[in-house]
Amino acid sequence: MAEGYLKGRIRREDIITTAVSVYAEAGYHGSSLREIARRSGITHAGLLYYFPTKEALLAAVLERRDSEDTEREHLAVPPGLDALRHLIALAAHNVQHPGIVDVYARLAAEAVAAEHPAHDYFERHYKMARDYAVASFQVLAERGELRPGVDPAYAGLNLVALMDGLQVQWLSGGGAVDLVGALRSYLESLLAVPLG
Amino acid sequence: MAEGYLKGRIRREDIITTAVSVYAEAGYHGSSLREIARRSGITHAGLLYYFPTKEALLAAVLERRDSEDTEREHLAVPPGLDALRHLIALAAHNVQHPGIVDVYARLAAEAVAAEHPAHDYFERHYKMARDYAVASFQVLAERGELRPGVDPAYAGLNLVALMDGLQVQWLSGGGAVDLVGALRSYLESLLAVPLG
DNA sequence: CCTACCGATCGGTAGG
DNA sequence: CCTACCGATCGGTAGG
Repeated sequence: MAEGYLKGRIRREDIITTAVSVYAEAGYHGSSLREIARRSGITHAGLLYYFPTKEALLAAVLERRDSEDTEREHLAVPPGLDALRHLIALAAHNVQHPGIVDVYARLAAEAVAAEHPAHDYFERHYKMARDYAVASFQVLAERGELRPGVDPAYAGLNLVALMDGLQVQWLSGGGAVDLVGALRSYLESLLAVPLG
Repeated sequence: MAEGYLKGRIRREDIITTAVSVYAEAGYHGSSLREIARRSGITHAGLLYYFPTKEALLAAVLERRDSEDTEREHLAVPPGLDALRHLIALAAHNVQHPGIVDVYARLAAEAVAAEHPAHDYFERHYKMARDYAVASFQVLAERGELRPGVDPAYAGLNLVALMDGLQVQWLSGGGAVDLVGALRSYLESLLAVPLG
C-alpha cells in the first residue's frame, strides 16, 4: 500500500533528474514537457499528473538543488578564511559535474528577466551568496588577514560575479579554462596570509 | 530608383534594432519572428523577405555589434594600462545602456550550448577579449606596474569573467550593484601603480 | 498514469 | 512586401 506512494516518489525524483539534464541542453524555455516525459518513459500527460504545470517542474528542480546544498551543509561553515577554502572545494566539486553547472548557469541568465519564473529564486540566491562572501572578507579584515586597501564589500561582490563568469567560460571553452586555478589566483591576490 | 534600395536598407536596420530589444526581453530562442515583425510594422512573412531565416537575423544582430565595436575602435588602444582605463570607460558606457548589455548577456549564456547558432561567435569573442586582457597584464608586468606575484594569464581570464558576472548581477539586481566601482576595485587590487 | 484532444504558436514556403 | 497556407510542436485538459 505504501508501495504506491514510494513508486510515486521515485518517479518524481526520476522526472526531476531528467528535467535537469534537458534544461542543461536547451534551457528552461527551450525544453518541452514532451521531451522530458519521453526520456522519463512516460507521456507528457503522464508527466503533468506529477507536476501540474511546466513551472511546477522548474520549482521542483530548484527546490531539490536547495535541499542538496543544505545537506552538504554549505552554510554551516562560518564566514572567514575557511569559508573561502570551502568555496574552492565546492568549485573543484562542480568541475567534476559540468551538467549541473550548465543548468544553473543557463537558468541564471534566463532568469535575469523579471517575469521569468525562476527570477525571484536567483535574486535570493545571489543575495545570500553575496552576503556570505562579504561577511567572510569582513572577518578577514578584522583579523588583519586581508591586504590593506581591499574593500570587503567589493571583494565579496566580485567573488560571486567571478565564479559565475568563470563557469560560463569554462563551460563554453571546452576545458581550456582552469576554473579552480583562476579562483585561487583571485583570492590570493586579496589575502595577506597564505590560502593553504 | 536608388530610393528603393535605401528604403530597404533602412527597413533592415529597423528590423535589427527591433530584434535586439525583443532578444533582450525573451532571449533568442524565446523570441518569435512574428513578434519582431509585428513591432517592425510588417508581417512575419515580410520579415522573412529581408532575413530568410531566424538564424540569418541573429547573424545580422551580431554583425552589427561587431561593426559598432570596430567603429568605436575598441581594439585600437594598444594593450596596457590605457587599455584597462578604456575598459572602465566602456563599462561606464554600458551602464547607460542596459538593454544592449541584456541582449548580449542572455545570448552569451544561451550560446554556451555547442549547437546554438551564436556559439562560435561568442567563443571567438571570448578568446579575443581574453587575449587582449592577458596581453595588457603582460605589458604591465614587464613595466613593473603589476603587484608582485600576480599571474597575467589568470588576471586576464578573471577580468573577462568578472565583467560578465558583474553584468548579470547588475541586470538582475535592479541597481543595487555598482558595476564600475567593482571593476575598478578589482583592477586596483592587482596594480602596483595608481589607475588614475 | 494513458488516449485523445484543444487552441495557440512556431518557422518557413508558395505565389503573387 | 502581403495573403494564405503547411507541418510541427507547444502546454494543458477531459475523462477514464
